[in-house]
Amino acid sequence: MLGSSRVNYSLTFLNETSNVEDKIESALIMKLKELADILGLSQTTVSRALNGYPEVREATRKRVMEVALAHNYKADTRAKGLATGRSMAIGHVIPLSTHHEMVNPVFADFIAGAGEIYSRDGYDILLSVVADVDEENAYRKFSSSRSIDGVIVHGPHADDPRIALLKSLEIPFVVHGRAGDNEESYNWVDVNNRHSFLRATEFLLDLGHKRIALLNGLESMDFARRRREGYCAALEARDILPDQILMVSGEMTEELGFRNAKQMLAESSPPTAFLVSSMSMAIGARRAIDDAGKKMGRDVSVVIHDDDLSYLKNGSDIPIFTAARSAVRQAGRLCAEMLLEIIANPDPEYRHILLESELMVGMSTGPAPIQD
Amino acid sequence: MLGSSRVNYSLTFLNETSNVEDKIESALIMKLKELADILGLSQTTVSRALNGYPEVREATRKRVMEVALAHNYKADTRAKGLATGRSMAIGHVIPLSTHHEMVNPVFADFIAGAGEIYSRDGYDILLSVVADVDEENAYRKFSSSRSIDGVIVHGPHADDPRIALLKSLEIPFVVHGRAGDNEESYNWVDVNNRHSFLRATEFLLDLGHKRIALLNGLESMDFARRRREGYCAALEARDILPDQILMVSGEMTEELGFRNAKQMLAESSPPTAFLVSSMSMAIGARRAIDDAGKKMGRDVSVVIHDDDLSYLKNGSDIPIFTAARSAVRQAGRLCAEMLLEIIANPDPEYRHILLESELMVGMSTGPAPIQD
DNA sequence: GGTTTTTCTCAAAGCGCTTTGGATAAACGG
DNA sequence: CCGTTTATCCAAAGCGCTTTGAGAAAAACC
Repeated sequence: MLGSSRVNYSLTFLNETSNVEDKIESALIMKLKELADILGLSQTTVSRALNGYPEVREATRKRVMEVALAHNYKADTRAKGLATGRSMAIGHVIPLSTHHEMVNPVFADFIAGAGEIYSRDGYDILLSVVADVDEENAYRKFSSSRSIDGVIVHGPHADDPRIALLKSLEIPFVVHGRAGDNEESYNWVDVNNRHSFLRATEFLLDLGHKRIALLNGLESMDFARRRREGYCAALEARDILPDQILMVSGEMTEELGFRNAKQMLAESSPPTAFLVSSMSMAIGARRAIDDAGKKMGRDVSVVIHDDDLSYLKNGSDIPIFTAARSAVRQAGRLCAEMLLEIIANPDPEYRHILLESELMVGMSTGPAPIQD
Repeated sequence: MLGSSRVNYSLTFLNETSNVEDKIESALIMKLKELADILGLSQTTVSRALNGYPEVREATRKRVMEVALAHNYKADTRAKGLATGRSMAIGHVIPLSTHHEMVNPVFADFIAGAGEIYSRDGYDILLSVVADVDEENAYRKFSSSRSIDGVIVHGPHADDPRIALLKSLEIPFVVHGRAGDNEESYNWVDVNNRHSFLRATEFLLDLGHKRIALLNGLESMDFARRRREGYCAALEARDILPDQILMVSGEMTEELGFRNAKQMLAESSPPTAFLVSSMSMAIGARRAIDDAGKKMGRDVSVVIHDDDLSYLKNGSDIPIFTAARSAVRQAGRLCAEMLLEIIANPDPEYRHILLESELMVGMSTGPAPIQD
């Protein structure tokens, strides 16, 4: 049957009353009224049956459910949202930088984790891709167009203005990460980046390394700042003065990992170990180590932060890189759970989850080579 | 001012009529009626002014626009969607495999590209993350709940049932890739994978390589099947019989790239070149080559398909890997453009875009080593 | 049997927008 | 100066759903 004739068919039905079931069968999308007509019930009853209200007999509800399923009925989200005030969607904004071409690789896994939870509760994700300069506008639009029930804030930096904005807009939100110091006044899920890097640095120090380089993410990002703090704190605790030459921050790409590592290895007193903020950056660093004719794990040690991305797994058995691991997918799940919980049950208390990373010793680390 | 007092303020306004402007100022979300009241116009006129209808004087329109902006007015998407029948959102479904943990890494870049186009036209992305087994249901739900105006189909495999389904649901859709043979009967944007891999294989053959291995994606995927076809065709054109031992297909992870390359290199007659379907897989292959004590570009050549992912760039100047490049982000843009075009201007003709990859010679290829 | 409860069902009023069909005021022509 | 057009603006209906306030039917009570 052709699409167009099918549509006509459904229109025909609306003007007639006989032979209802047969005609309905072929309608492309069914409305509540049509379903009610088929069932010989009122719209109210059908709606109540479907939404689990107690005022309807179990037998009736069962029948309604079955017929609805058979006809593939589903309420129009817009109408439902309009009537209930909920839109059953969570907003995520991905800013596209105007300066560089980077798309956050962590995003896919995070969304996968969050999505698991959302779909369990019938929520969808409303994704808005905007130039970073008008990211705030995206939230304003979410708010004033009432298209979402809550949002997740990605990649916060120090004193991120989005937080104040979302508060003023009174949108439920959870931050993936933290934004500077005022961390009591909003909901967040974060990795203990400071502690994670402190411990990783100590691990390298314990292996005898003295010249430890830090290949970090952009320090405008809160997580990167915290990682550096942990790194510096560990060094200072052993009376080692952090060396600016061994600290670099930037986009966490393979390319930059390569370039920066290469440059450092060419110094007169090169590092014997690298602490690297991401897997892709570490792959670049490894390439630089190879290029310098050195062997990772023997001449140069590498410890990374591993987000446990599904397509860049850090080995299956023994980790390729010694790593502080914290699965971003799990963070996605936790953020989603927290947000849905807040939406379902708003109360004045702020929720926080601080995740500890897991140190996994792999093949990329070894004792510091003997100095000559 | 506290949030709660602000809400009260806005409620107060609704019951009074005096001093309208002052009070409106503090309402959290403004409705059309309120905006009309402020302006001293009817809702109709305001709506027309905002939506660019000609029946309103330019001066009036300008005034309406300004006041709307000042008060950050935006139409409720749900109400607007209900009234217009459009929902200004495009559906994307990401299936989460129940068998393995893989999240498609290409997805982030694709979305970024598509998002650029969407946001230009005021569209959002409605993302549904579902277990792959009920992916079809997700489309059904999109359709019957009328929450999207069109969808993009990701990662098609041979005779993908989603295509027939979407046709029957009469949802405008564009496929990123193709699904088997019936390619005239739907809209798609695809890379010429067959030709791309044929050419890449020829390139290696021209360098004197005879034992060329193929590390491919899952052959249930259409793109992987086409790549193998191109590879085999090139070999057969030079009277080389494709060797099953040198062909492997699977998830395109670093880990599998490593494992499969390692195994092949341990064969009695190992390959002198690899053709690899993705960057992450190639990174694994490279690791295997290093582990085998060989040098990429000298002992073993590698050619990859490069999606030009923003966080795994294939070098900036000279490519790390010799590659057939086709930016997935650009594919995202093209898919989005095509889809919006179809939605805006539905006609019976199907649209197709076949992209040719660009062969970029990098440092990973060289003449075949002399046999002994 | 009549009255009260309990159970089930319904009609109608919104939710916030667009859009149709008219009304009003301004401009025009004779 | 009056009828006619044209430029503006408006009231009200409708989009498909939820939900309130009530009514009918069935069951329970005295």
